[in-house]
Amino acid sequence: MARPARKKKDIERAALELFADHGIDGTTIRMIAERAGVTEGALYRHHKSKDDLVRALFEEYFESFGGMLEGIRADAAPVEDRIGQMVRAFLAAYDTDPLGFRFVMLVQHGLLDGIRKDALSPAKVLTRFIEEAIDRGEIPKQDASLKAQLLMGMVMQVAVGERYGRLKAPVAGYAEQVSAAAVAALRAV
Amino acid sequence: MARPARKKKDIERAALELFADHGIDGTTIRMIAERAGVTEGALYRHHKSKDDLVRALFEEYFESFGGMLEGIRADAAPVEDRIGQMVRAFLAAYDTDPLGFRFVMLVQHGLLDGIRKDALSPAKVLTRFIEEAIDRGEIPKQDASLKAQLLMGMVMQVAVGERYGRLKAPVAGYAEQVSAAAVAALRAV
Amino acid sequence: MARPARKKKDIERAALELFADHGIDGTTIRMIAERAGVTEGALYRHHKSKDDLVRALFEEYFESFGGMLEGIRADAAPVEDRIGQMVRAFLAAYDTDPLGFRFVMLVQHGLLDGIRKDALSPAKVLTRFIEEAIDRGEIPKQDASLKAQLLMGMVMQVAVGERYGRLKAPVAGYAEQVSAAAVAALRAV
Amino acid sequence: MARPARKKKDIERAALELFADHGIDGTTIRMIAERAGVTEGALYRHHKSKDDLVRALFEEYFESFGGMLEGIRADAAPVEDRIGQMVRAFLAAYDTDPLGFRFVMLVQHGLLDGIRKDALSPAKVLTRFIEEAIDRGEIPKQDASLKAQLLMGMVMQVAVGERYGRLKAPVAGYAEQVSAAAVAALRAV
DNA sequence: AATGAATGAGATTTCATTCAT
DNA sequence: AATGAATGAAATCTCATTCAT
Repeated sequence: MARPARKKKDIERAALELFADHGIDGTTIRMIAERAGVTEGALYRHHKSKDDLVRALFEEYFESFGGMLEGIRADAAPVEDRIGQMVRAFLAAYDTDPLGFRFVMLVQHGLLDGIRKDALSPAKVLTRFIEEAIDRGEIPKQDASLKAQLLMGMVMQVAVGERYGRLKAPVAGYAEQVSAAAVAALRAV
Repeated sequence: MARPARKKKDIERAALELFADHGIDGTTIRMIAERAGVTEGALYRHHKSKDDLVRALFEEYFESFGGMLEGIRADAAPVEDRIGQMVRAFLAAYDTDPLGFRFVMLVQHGLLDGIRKDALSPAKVLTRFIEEAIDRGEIPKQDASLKAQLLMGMVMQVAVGERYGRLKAPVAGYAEQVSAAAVAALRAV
Repeated sequence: MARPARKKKDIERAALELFADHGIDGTTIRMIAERAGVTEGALYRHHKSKDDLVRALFEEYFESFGGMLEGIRADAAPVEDRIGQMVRAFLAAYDTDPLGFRFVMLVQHGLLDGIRKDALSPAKVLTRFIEEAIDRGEIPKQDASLKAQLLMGMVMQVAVGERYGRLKAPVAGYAEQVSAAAVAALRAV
Repeated sequence: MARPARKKKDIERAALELFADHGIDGTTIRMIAERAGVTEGALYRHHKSKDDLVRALFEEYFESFGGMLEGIRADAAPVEDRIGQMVRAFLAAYDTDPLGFRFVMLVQHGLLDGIRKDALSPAKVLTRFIEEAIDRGEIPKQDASLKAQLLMGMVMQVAVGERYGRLKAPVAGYAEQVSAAAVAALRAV
């Protein structure tokens, strides 16, 4: 092996942070390179283009969120518990890596087109989770898609609220209240 | 003064649609001019710069949403009713002008800096609304900010769900269910 | 109309000259802009890309050569005369605009792929011309394609010879000798 | 010294092919390395720079063509025979290694600057050959340079014609006709 | 008011070459 | 000898803005 690719991770991390903060179009290759401590050309050894870099990052994080939820969905515990688990997992993910989280969440608006159809998307996992709970009679038999969106919306907005200074980090502190609200909301529909 | 700047509206409408679809950085002056049926130079007759155009649009739409909510907040009806009104108003606004709605909602991530501090933001109105309901003992005395975010999150995500084909327009059709879920959620926390 | 596109011709002329001298890959946008007395961006108002500029120039010149030959081919004069006319026309074209001529001739190696199938190529016109002369019994009935190539080769190489200092401009001075050689060659095959 | 730089040949062959197809500026080090099955760095073990590689290839092929012709020129046979020999030699060379042939022929446009002045160039050999034939009274006493160019042009264009699908390989099949045409042409001037 | 050519600054990308491994 | 990551310079292209018409 030649010089090991020590900077690849640095580049991707720098890109992630900048994308989360300034958006994709608002982030230049130069900004990424500077923050990663490399020259602009270095980026192109690892990714064919800026677009390619974005896609790679997105898929990596997107699927990791989906996978996290899928693990909980497949569990045997009662719905209430699993809703609580999901909420906690989401919020903990945000506390651990707010930039990664925000990158995926903010950036998805306008990127889902290029994503593989079979990707394990959070929305897909959540919808399936709700459907199964309905089948088992654990929550009222009503529009599963809507419920999935409501659940998603509540958790996501906590992250957004933190970002704009309306809620306080660590957001894991809101987990119990959000879980309770979510369970109540899903039962009420 | 026979032709009272009809082009100005065309330009702003074109800009709004493109911003909602491609983001601000992803929209070029040329794109706007093309869609509006004018040339690039014409745009500068009506707005000093691209930034200026963005700000104008944002304030107009942002305040109009805030104002709408404020009207409902100031009303005398019981909370449940007013929550229902707000939900209906939000969803109807989305059905009426999805692009305008999305422009404000999506674009706010990263634009609030330039906005006047006293702007009537939806989040601010919602928080005040919740605080008052708590004061009157209509909902449990608990973190008003969190509740405002939860309410916001539920409604917003319905719009996002429609946009990505997971829910069906017109979203006003979901108003009753969302209202019920919201009331339950706010009571549960 | 706004500012008239005074520089378009300058840009194309500059490009043509530079391409002929340095090849396409050897010519940069900056070189073209500099010689044309504009900034680099100006080029992109008139042509979508460097490739596009090349193609436009090529088609324009390529077809004009083809058209010139076609006019002679369609004439009623005896072959010898028309061969002479073609040779003179070719060589005069070189003397008039050596760069345009060389651009087409040198550059065609590797560009014909992108050219419209119905383009009036010199080779096509020449082949048809030879075929008709064979049909009329003016030259021996033998491979018309080969003859077209031989004719082409003799004339072209005169231009190449001038370019590398082995023949003297104006090359029109060689017209009679080349014509005589060409007639003899075509009769001999 | 078991492995005597087999890679060097691979690299040069790959370079030759790519240069012939895409031109020198159109060929990147990476392309060469890839086709040769080595990495970019390896190339610099064998050649100091891209320019160096080009020069090496060009001189090797250029001189070998020149040498081939020189052998025929120095022969004692009558002109007609030797013209026939040259034509056959040229065409056979093309059939044997079209890429090498094209590399030299196409690439020479714009590369002759760096070539040693005493190089045995095909054009030089041909001109001397014609001059001697004139001296001996074998062909009319007229511009030897022009005749050399005409001869060259006829043969070269056969190669070009094959390359663009207007003539059929192996081009050696055209040798007799081309020779006859060449002799006739040279006598006619 | 409007046009759209042209500018100028900066963005993305390419690529010959170097160098740590 | 060989690798391929990284550099640095330069190439292509983009785009908000200005300005002659």
